[in-house]
Amino acid sequence: MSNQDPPGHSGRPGAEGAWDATLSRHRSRNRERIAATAMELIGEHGLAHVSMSSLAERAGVSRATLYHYFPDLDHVLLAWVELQVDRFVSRVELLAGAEPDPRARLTLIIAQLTDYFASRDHRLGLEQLGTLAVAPVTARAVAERMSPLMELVSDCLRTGQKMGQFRPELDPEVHASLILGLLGAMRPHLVSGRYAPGGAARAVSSLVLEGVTRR
Amino acid sequence: MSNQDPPGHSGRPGAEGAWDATLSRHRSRNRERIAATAMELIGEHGLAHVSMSSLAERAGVSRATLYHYFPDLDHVLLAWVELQVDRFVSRVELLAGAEPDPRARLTLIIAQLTDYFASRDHRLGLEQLGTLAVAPVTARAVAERMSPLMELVSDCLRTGQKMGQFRPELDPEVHASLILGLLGAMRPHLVSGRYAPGGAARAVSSLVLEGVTRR
DNA sequence: GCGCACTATAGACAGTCTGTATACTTTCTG
DNA sequence: CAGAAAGTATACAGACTGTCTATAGTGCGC
Repeated sequence: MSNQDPPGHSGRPGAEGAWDATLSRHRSRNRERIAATAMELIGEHGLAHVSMSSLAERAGVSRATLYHYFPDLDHVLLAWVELQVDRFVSRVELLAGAEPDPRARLTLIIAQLTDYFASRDHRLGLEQLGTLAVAPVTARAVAERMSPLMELVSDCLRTGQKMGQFRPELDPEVHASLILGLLGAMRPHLVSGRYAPGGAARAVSSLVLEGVTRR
Repeated sequence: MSNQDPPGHSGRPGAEGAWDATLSRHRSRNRERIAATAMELIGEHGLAHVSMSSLAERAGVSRATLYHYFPDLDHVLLAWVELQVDRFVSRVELLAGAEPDPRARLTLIIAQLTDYFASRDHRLGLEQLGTLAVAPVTARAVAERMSPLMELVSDCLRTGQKMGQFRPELDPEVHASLILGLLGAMRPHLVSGRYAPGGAARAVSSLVLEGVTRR
């Protein structure tokens, strides 16, 4: 899937055409920087109060340039989600790729996600974007970009089921989103410092593992 | 706590002064109708694409009148959350008030929340408002309005701990928000029809109860 | 029955934001 | 160096915001 949108702005978030030209390193770095700036702003003022204009100003780029990079604000979010998910998934795959035991794998994924949430205190959690803030088209597109992360978890659950460790009756997809929801709910407590990342990871892991384990 | 804002618009979401005049039945019904309309619109287009103007139009009210009721869109959401939480909490208290057993109480609350989410398919889940969509002040105010719901759950957990049924080491407040987060994550699956409310409630209950029960 | 306070509305205002377009300058690349 | 791509300035119509003033409708006590 294309990581970028053509400057011509192919259209709605869900279905951008592949842009076969290779983007310069500079351009893609700029895209990333702008997206990160957008998330900073959103964290400060809330999505509803962030404009393309203020983003252009904060990112130190002209408004015209901004529209060169993204057709609208929704696409900025989309790019950000895609970036974060890609990065996160490849990191976890690096760490947990060799781990055959589903329980250990799941624990590791949860620990990594907790770390992720805890380290980006003032930034935003991935999970908070698939919501009612943006247009439904965008929400669907966000969900789609999230799917590699979902699959990371649901695959793990499926393997556990096949190996007889996890309950056969649970739906791996549904449970995967429950686990991510759980982590999202934990985020405020991580950010506030009420829970240390380690403690949070343990709490979520134990909740999840006990709910998932075959008795 | 005041359910309304004075027409003079006292200021920021967090701290509106008490407005001691009694509001006419008509006025408070109108407020409610407008808030519900706002949520409809947000569900259709996403918060970022809903304006006071479009809300006025859809609600069949002039823009000036809208500004008479609410100082801005954030306050509309706030009013809606307060209404829903009040309604939900009093309903659960009616149903579960007499139930002394924490496990049964928790199960009932979860079932009620699942029903709530399932019945309002195209509307919005309560949980999706405490996010990055609105200004941080508003987000805090929303969290505050959510607290009766939170307390419903955390009280239940505390009682269970005192009675020795639930693990003493878990933090009731944190766990309460985890449970609500879990329910929020279940909502899309309820809406999509993938899970029947009963099944969802059972899935969440079992996940929660097993994670919570003292071994 | 009358006036008064409250409520609703209309219309206007300056200011901001959007998305688009055109045309100019800078920077990269072959 | 020439041509392409990226970035910029500027302008535009249309929409939205929040505020204001003035006007019309409503319910209530006296």
